Amino acid sequence: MTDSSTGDAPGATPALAVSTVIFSLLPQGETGRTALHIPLVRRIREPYRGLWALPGGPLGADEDLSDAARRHLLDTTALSPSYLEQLYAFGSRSRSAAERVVSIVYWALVSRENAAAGPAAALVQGDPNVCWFDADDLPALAFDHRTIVDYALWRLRTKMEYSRIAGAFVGSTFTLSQLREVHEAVLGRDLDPANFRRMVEASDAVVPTGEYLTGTKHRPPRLYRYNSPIDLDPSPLGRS
Amino acid sequence: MTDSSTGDAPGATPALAVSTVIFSLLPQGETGRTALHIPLVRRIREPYRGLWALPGGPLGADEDLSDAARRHLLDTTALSPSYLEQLYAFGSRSRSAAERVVSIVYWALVSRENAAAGPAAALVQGDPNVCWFDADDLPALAFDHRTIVDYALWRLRTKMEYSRIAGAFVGSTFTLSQLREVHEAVLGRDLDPANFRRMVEASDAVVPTGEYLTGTKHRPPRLYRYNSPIDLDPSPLGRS
DNA sequence: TCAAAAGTGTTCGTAGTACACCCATGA
DNA sequence: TCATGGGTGTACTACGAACACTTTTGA
Repeated sequence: MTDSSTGDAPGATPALAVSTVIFSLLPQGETGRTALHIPLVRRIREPYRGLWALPGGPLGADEDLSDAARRHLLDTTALSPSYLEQLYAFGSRSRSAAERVVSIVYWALVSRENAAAGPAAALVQGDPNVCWFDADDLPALAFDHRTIVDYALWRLRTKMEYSRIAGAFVGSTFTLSQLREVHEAVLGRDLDPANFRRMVEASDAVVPTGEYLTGTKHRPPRLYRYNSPIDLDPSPLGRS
Repeated sequence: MTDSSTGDAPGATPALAVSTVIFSLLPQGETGRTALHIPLVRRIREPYRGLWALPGGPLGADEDLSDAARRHLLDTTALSPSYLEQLYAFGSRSRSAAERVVSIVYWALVSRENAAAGPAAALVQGDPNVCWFDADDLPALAFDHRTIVDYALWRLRTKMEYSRIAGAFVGSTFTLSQLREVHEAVLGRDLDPANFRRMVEASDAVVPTGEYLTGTKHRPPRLYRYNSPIDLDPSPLGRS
């Protein structure tokens, strides 16, 4: 997986790898509340054999960076991301005692719809070396992956406050309560429903579909959709 | 410099380079107003021979990423940065028609003090292949370096609004007018002196030294200093 | 009729903006 | 004394937080 040990000539250019921090909202084991989860893979080789690590691997010679991230994501979770963004390039000499590896790390969001409906659960449960963990209750990680995950978490929570990435977790239509629950699960605190509604409506990011969600045991809430698709690859190239 | 063409085996791991977008405030040629400037180096090899490019080069086998950026900065400008931050890793296959290169790009700020006092001006004027350009009036650049510079500019201007990086451009003590002029030069618009003063004082980032700047032909302004040094390397590792 | 969530209205404190005005110095 | 920037005061606006209140459904 990431940071695999292959031969290295002295003075050679450092090896290049791409890893991804994948986020999805899943019901927490004990409380049942939805919480942020991250899939990790168990290392089957030294160093750090037996420890959990981020999914990733070497960059293909004819592969764009984000494509490599997408490929590892598909291999690990059998899912396509609703959002994918570069996080940081980690290249300190001290991050691995073995071979020198520069890891370009991405972070990805996977929607509830995909995570629930797709073959991900089966695939993951069938493979004892892949497992989803509560982002706030992680096991010991290999290399500097704990630092990386913490940084990705900080980035996700920070960006949630000013961008529309929450939409990457919900389906094509959704109620404002569902959207608010996404924010609450990610930020880890409750939000005022009234103020959240006004904040979202004022942003003009969302429009009512005219439909209502039925089957609840209370007043049926309006369904909304985003008025423009979320930018799937917010790289600097698509900026100006 | 960056993206140099060395041999590549088919299917080999892509080459790794480190480049830096270096910013400094220098008086503009015509108007004399201080404006953002960037040093560029002229390519002496194909591809893009004769065009201007960002300073950079391959990553040393035993060198941290930021150290490589610092080294290229020193080679190009003979200066040490007052601020250095990773910008983005550019690795698209299409960015160079020749060899596949992944460039990890940093952006750096060089203070007025250093830029004026140091041997930079002489060094740069002595070498016809290194030149400072107005950031808003750049020549044609090699590779995707124009995209990279535009992104770095966007990042600098965005970060200027909520962080203390302006301090990287001024000396150890400074007047609030000097600090405001830094903001104005970077953002490209005038700011209200009264409101700027209150904004800075409210942030508690700055404390008066008790000294005054004399020699002006008006009321002598107070001198300030930052109450804590600017974080020189704001990498994710120093976050939590 | 009651519980529960949807949805609306109102108030308050803070932060940014515009701009009037006084202060201290050199010329 | 005047010009010039240093520095203070004040009113207006926008926006988020807190919270009371009405509405609409299922049970």
